[in-house]
Amino acid sequence: MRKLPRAFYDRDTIVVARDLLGKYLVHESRGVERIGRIVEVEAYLGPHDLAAHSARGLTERTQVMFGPPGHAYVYMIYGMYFCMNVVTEREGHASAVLLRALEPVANIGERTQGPGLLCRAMRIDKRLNGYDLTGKNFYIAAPNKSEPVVIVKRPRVGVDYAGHWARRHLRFYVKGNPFVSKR
DNA sequence: TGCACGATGAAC
DNA sequence: TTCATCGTGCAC
Repeated sequence: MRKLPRAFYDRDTIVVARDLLGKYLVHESRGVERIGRIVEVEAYLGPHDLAAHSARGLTERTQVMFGPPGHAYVYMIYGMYFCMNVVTEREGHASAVLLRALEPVANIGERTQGPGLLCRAMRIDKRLNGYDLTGKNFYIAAPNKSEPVVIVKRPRVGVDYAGHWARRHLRFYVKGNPFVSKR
């Protein structure tokens, strides 16, 4: 596998989102290396995107989104789940890609369809917020062999409050993959 | 200092 | 459609 370099993340957020499909998310914790193939993502385009957390400006929670690309933005949602994003584009742009579903590859014993379940199965929690994904133990890599994927575009999930931004097709998933979340 | 609510998931 | 469960953001 080839670990993705910072330059991968320092590009247009929609391009990064689509390009993340088929890549491998890797997390080693307590001596266990868990690997999942990314099959569903959503793009959040920055402070002007009313569905993005960064739309409310720089806060303690969202500071990682405003930071340099290639870092993990992990936050708690509904008091019981975590969601993981990868920060994209230049520092200050405050855009990110939410990882919504994985296809299990190695050492995953729980369901991974949906952002909350994905984090639970991969043992991702808030301790990893701000983690540099170009480092060790927690990163994204391109597999040695990857099948070309057909990408489906849909509106994002759970952002109906965001006006016209809610209608944009910024959710991307691998067509026909059984691990894509049901919505 | 208080409180409404959410980029969810599961049960009913 | 309802509920579990709590950190965040903003009102007061």
